[in-house]
Amino acid sequence: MSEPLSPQYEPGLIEAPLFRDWEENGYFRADAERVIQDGADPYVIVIPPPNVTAVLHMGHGLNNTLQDVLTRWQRMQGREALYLPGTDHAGIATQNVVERLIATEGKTRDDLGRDAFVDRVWTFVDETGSTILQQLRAIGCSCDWSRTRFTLEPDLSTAVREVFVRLYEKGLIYRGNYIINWCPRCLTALSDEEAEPEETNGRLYHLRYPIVGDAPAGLPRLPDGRAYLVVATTRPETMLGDTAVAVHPDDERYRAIVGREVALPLTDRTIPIVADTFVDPEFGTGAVKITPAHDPNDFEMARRQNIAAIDILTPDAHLNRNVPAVYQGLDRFDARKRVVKDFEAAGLLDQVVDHTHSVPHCYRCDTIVEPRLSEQWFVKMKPLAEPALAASRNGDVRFTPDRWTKVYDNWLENIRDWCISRQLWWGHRIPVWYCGNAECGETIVAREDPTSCPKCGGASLTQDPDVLDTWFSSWLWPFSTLGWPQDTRDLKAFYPTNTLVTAPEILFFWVARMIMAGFEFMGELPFRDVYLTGTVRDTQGRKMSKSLGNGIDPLEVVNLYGADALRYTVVAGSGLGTDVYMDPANLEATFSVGRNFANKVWNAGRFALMNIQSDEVKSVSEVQDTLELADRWILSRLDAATEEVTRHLESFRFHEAAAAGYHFFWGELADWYLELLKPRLQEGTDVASREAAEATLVAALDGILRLLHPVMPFITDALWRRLPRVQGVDAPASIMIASWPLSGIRRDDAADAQMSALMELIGEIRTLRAEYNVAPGTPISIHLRDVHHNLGTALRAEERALRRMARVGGIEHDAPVVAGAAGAHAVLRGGAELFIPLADIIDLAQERERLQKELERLGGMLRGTEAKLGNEQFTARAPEDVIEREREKAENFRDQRDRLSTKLAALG
RNA sequence: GGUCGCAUAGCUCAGCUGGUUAGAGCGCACGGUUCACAUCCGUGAGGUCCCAGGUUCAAAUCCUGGUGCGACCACCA
Repeated sequence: MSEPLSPQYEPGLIEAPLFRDWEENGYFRADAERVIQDGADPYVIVIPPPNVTAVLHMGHGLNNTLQDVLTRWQRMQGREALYLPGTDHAGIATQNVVERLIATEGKTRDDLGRDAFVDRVWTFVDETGSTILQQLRAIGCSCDWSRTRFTLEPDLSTAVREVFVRLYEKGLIYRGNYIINWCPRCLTALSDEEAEPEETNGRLYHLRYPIVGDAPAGLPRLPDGRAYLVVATTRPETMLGDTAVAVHPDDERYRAIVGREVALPLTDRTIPIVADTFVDPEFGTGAVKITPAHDPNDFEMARRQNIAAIDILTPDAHLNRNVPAVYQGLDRFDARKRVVKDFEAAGLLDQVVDHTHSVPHCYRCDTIVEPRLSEQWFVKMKPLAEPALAASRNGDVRFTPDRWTKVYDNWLENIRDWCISRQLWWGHRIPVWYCGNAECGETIVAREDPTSCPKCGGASLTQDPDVLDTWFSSWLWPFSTLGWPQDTRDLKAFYPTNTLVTAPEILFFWVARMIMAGFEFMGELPFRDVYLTGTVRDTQGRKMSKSLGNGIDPLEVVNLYGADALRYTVVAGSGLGTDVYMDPANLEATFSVGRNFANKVWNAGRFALMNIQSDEVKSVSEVQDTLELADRWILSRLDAATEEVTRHLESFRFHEAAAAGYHFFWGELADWYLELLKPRLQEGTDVASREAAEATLVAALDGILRLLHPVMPFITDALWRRLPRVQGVDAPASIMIASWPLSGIRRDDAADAQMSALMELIGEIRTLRAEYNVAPGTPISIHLRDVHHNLGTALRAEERALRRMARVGGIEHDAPVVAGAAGAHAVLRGGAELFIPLADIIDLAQERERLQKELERLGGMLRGTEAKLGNEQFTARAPEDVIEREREKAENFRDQRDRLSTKLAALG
């Protein structure tokens, strides 16, 4: 026997050694050759790579627990399971972190220069980059750590470069001047997805633009007699870049002045008044200032109308001749104040009203993003989107929950080109060079760094200074991590992967783009199933975040209650894609579900180990003939639990799978079977009964520990390893590599029915005792009448247990119940009556009424079913199994009716 | 404006194919500690399954409409 187990579960003592053992024995490693040569069935999950600088938060905790549950389950199903870990270099995020770091030394990135800065980031990443992966180990993730990847490592950079060149050669990457989202703090372009709209309270400034020359009557006039138009803007400073004013072509108010010009205040420019259907005559004054360089709609309109664009927001603004000297070099918000002040001074400020609107913010630093015209690199997305869209439409890729399918489709249907250049230093440098020879001006896009211009032979080449969007490496993750573009064994064995588990926030950023990349570069979907988790929120429903300070540190939870408690709690708390609520202020209450369950598992296991004397038990099949009712029942329930857990895992109903295991373990195994067993485990018990009990107990524990292992890997293995050996069975060293149980083998409906009857009897006795305030220790006697077969069998089989569990002294069968006798009385489900001679409170009439109602309802159901079966059309058309089910229903209803009638009759 | 989702116990949620008495955890009330576990055991209270119609022998479940809440996308001069 093993050393004594502590009465309270202490996860800290078992987790680290177990994890080390798993790792040292290579259980995490996946073998490509087993797939390729031996035909093993692969199961692959690639981790959504966390930012390399990240520390674990509950979102990761949820996400990676679910991935590990799937991986462990599939591994036990005998598949060659690969859970591939890694991190993302996270361009903006990481660069920001390091910039803040050097700021504490009073330096900027420009002080260091590009190379030194990038070196500095590498140092930082090397020092801290594996933190999050270490933390994933602490929550038990069974990743193949030997395959850990990083998006900026050489192999993955090769993949990125290959992809860039291929897309460029195919004409899907282009460089162009478009309005992009510019973060003035990060000083870089952002993709549309990286600019997050937020409701913001702002102001709408109404500005007067004087019309040049004579104006028709009816327009308002300035004191000097000039007519003017009023335009509204939330960003008055952009008026310096106005190149037109637009009105709706059908707007009567302005029809006469279309084609005329206005004098742009504060400048010496005049700009035309144009007509465009984009303008909403209902909004504001119906006249819109057009600033093509700083507004996407204006940009589009300017292209239609052939209007010039003036960029007033370049870092070189002070050189911009279009901006009057007083406004040059100002911050945009200072410029705004100045412009408004000057309008007011000139009598051109019409009014200012409060205005709530949503304004895009940088997803990394939350600064208000400025739309800005600039030259960037783009990927043409439409051709890439088509196969990705087809895949969801024909069901090749499946989203769970299903509602995300439409969200995904919708985005792909309206896809816009992807701005992939970033004005950062940390990332994959764009593999483009420009020939310095003014005569030549060649653009070179190459897999290998060029040394001279292939066109003119000139050696003066300059590489594009920008780097690529982080997601330009992550969209290749499912195959770049397996060695692409090399033709590797891993790629052959493990692509495509199977399941992707991630947060819905990155459906567009990442999931959709991975699917596109999979088709484009591998000719095949990267995965079939996408499971989108919910969001972890606090009790007020707020998303957990560092800035709100409402996060929960998973490692703290692991230290307090153990990884299994954490895992069980998040799994049980997350319905299909629903948000998970946790209270950061009360970890004890939040994680009590998992902690208490882990403790229960521990103690039930401990009980079993203490009570089984030998270190070897017989197999269940060997004691088949001496199994008692309770044994057959618990094995039947285990079989049912196995079926349930498996079925729920197959449909990503993690919470249901967890609940099924929990219910079996606590509600059936611990609450009933172990209690029923206690008399049989004592000294002096019949040897055959004891052997049957021990065999069954070990089998039941073995089964449920396997079912729980994917969710609670540590405690299940710790106990499983200590279980007595079963004669003639060779068990593997760890439950991790043990097989997943099969169901449909030990279902025993008779045992289920008999045990239910006994459980009901015990429940009724307890209820009556509680109702009549009989102290739990006081033995009682019971009278039973009309004991049906199931209960009779159960009583004969488990009478010792009944006496023990319900503190029953005498049992009188078929004792006459004297009318009006003092006592507690209950009618059991099967029609038997229970009488405890205690008091005289019983309402026969009420009970009769209830049963009568029940009988009527049942009659209705039975008539309906019989009518269906009697309907010729139904029986002619319905499939055989449907008809069979109807027949079973009818049968069942008739049985119930008969039983109810008997009950009613028994009440007199 | 477009698309989608949700509404069940005090709280957070299950409830899959319409069918026994609508469940769980937490919380609450009452009682219980020699003999695995007080991180425990037993019992109980607490539900117009958002509202109104419809289909059906039968609706929390399916359909229509309404109300309330939320998410995403677009727009927001």
